Amino acid sequence: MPDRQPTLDEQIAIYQREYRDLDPQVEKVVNALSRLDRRMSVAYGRQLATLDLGNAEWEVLKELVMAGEPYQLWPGTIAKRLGLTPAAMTHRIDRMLTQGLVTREQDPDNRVRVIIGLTDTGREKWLQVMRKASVFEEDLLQDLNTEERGHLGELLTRLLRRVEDAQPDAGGRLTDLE
Amino acid sequence: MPDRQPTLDEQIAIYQREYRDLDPQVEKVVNALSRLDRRMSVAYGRQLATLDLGNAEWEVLKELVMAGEPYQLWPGTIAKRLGLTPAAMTHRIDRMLTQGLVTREQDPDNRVRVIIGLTDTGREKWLQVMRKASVFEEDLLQDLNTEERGHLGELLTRLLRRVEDAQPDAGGRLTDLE
DNA sequence: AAGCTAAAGTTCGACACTAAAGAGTACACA
DNA sequence: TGTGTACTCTTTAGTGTCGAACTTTAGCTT
Repeated sequence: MPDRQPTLDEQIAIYQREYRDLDPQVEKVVNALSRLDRRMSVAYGRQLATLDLGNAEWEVLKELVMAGEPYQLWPGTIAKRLGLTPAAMTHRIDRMLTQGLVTREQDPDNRVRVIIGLTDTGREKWLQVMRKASVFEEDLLQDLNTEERGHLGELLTRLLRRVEDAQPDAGGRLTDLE
Repeated sequence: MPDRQPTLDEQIAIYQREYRDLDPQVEKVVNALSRLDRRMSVAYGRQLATLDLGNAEWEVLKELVMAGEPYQLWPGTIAKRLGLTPAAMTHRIDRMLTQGLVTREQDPDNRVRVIIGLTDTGREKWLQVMRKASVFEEDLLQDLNTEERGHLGELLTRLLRRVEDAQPDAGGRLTDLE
């Protein structure tokens, strides 16, 4: 009973033995994607820990920066994009408020709405993480030359378009985030 | 305050405005990866829900099948591969036992060790999920021809090698799962 | 206008995970 | 042979998230 994790190819070979109709080429791409994301998450997690930031807070920070000036979003919007319930969002914001990363104010146009804003501290924190992360990211892509990086980015973008632009009426197999 | 999620390119453009030294090519790849994984997770989650299976249970099932005959692993091994604490593993196994997906027995060679085994029910469940998932996966890659799929798989594998084979002494930037 | 319906966010109870402490076992070394 | 040390899994207390009920508001309908 070996303790070593099977390589991607070993994994797929066994899967195929269990389920003969499986397409190895598809399986390779899909499983490589999920393995990569897991490793990246761990790596990010370590960087974040050194900056006293949790992954939950980091996700919210990213969304607010991504929104651009004036760095404001509704809680419900952030929740949807992150795949969280509104309840979880409420608590995350609570925590981030005490850390001075965000502000919470009432929407003047709709009194039941709330506006989450990024503080300067929050923006600075985002920058600190990105500076550290970019080192890791560059390291991850080290073995690919510029052309390969571009090609990879292009292929991934096409996959992404397929899921992010998915229309519910187009067969319903690919469903969007809500 | 638009509710629409920024596209990948919009996201990177804004990031670059915030942090000028950022490499857009690298950022595109990394963010596409994480976006894709999120979408895939949602898609898998829906398939699993229709089969009365949680993502936690699914992860364990995958590891046991991946181990191959005789479908046995130590709890600690599974925990490490999934990035969980041993405590979480104990509880997951408890739940899966009541669902008849796995067995838990004492290791004859070491009485403090435990062996988790896959039941026929568990293997059947894995197969059911894979059958449903393969439809989604094929759909995801629909816009790529065979050559492109192969190329994508190869590029991703090279990235994966970089993180999974990472030696702690090679600079320490890329760290393995433990 | 008045009431109805839909929507946003918060509160509450249940559950899964983490960190840390604990119990039991194997192995190394004197 | 006895002791120390490392290792494996479980137990316990605290934290985060989910599902669901609830409050408040906006906008539609008649």
